[in-house]
Amino acid sequence: MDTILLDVFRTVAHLGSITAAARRLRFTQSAVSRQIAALEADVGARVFDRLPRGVALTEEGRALLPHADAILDRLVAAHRAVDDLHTLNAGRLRVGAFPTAVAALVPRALASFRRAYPEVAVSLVEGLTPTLLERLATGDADVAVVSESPAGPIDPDRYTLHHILDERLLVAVSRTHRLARRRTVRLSDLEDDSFIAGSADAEETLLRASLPTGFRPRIDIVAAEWTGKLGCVAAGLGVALVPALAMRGTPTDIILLRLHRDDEPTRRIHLATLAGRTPPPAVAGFLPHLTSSVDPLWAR
Amino acid sequence: MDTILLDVFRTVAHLGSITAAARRLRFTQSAVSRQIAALEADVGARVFDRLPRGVALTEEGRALLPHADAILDRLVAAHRAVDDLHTLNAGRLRVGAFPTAVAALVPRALASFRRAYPEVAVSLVEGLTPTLLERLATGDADVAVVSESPAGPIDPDRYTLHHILDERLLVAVSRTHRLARRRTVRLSDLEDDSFIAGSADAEETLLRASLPTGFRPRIDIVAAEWTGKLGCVAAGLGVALVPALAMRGTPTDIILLRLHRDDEPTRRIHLATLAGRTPPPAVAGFLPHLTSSVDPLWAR
DNA sequence: TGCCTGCCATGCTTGCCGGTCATGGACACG
DNA sequence: CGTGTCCATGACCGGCAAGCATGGCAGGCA
Repeated sequence: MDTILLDVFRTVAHLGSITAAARRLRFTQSAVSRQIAALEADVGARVFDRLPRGVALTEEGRALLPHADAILDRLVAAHRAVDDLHTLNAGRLRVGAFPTAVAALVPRALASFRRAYPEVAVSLVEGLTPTLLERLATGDADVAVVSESPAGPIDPDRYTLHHILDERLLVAVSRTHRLARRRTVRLSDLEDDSFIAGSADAEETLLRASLPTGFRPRIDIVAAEWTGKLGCVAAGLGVALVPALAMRGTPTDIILLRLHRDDEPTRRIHLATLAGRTPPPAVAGFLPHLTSSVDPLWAR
Repeated sequence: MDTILLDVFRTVAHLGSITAAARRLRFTQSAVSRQIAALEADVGARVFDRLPRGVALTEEGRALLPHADAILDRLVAAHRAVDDLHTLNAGRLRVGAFPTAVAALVPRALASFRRAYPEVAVSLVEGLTPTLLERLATGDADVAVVSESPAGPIDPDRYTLHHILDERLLVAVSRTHRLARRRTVRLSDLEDDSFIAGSADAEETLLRASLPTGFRPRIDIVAAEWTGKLGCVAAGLGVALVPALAMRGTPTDIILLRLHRDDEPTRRIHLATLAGRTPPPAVAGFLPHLTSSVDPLWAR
């Protein structure tokens, strides 16, 4: 049945007149008369008594009316639910992000997004890129902030990628380091330096992607946490490689050097969604907040 | 919007395939494809992602689905509400009846009706015929059991009447009364008898309708209640006029005499409903119970 | 009482909507 | 690399649902 019938029915019941309802609804009287007849055929009962002046609900009509109201109300609620999703007055945004992106980039973007669309429920899980992509595929996340290096490409047929930035790799040195005045350095300049590593092969991971020349850093100190790592650097115990995204603002007790263009490993940061699926509307709203949260220090 | 669209939407969402839904719904695939397209145009958003194998709900589709379910459920509930009214599995029956009808006729009919249709809520108010007709007109009652005498005709243009019975007027006499063996008497036989009256002019009311010859009973005793009235008769203090409907079964201590045809006032008992209005379905179900509750003693 | 008016139903016509049929394109599968 | 499956779409058509006009009915009023 067409819901227009219910609307006509409701209007006629309210006005007590087919002619008046027709005027109100911009129909001809005959159209409304037939629509009521169609409704009556549908429910199998007369819903109005035809009086010399207008019409009056029968018992069946009285029974039907609240249902008609409920259905029509629910119909506009359905429309509004979809519209709210579009205007970001409702809905949710489940973000996945790799660890260093959670340090500053994504939290800032989420905070900015939430200020703009407070009705959207945001959530965030941290994970490594393959895990995040898996979450996308299973529908457990709406978007993922992922990193892509030549060693770990992302299948573009399965995921659509919005490029956010190309992340720099920075070298942290103490303020008294011999290269502290340089703006950029080459890895070869650091051959003799001692590296503070996050773990045995963490630095290897940071570098392996990009360097054709197998640069192997000399590692004397291993510090798992960033704070410890940078503490060692500040004390002059050595230098450290730092993914740019890990840096929130500019630290005062160390110097961050940019690597020469040719030495920089390329980590491309993307916002990924499932290919072939239209992402939730919140995703489109999130993207600009993510790009505008990018600190120039981080990007190539 | 046509609710068929919602049903198609729900089926496609459930089966995850337009083709499968088309088979299930006995449509062609192209029809369902267009219906989904029409729905999407209506809500202003894609509700399905088209995958290489089948379709999958978008976020908008997920938001829409519970509304579609609710609307369709409510639609069948609406149908059932009307059907229940017709099958007397629901609804109500508000009966009005004049006092003596409430003595036996209407209660029996209501009890019988309620056994047949226990889901219908019955109610009963007692009142005089004009009041009852007024209740009908204001919609405060569905049917009225009314009495009509030549002195108080009922406008057939305003009320439709179903004839139930023509009520007899009985004469109650003591078992030792000189006429106790007669089957029928004439009013003239009672000219010398003392009448036990319900009130000063109550007997007048009982008779005035029918008698061209102004028979005026001799009234010595006034007893307001039936029990007292008949008690007086049983004690041989006089005779009394009794509307037949007031008698439940045959009393043992008095004799009820029928009046001669020509002397009997005509009180026609009808079931009345508002003319021009289709009565609630329960009314039609009530009528046979009313007629079958008529005791042969009551009727001419 | 008879005319007029307001209300609803209905025969007739027409345009459009919503089906089917047939085809095409995309993609997974063997 | 063909083949089958799935969805979209162009062409077509039948029926439905509008509008228009008319008719019947009843109430109000002169």
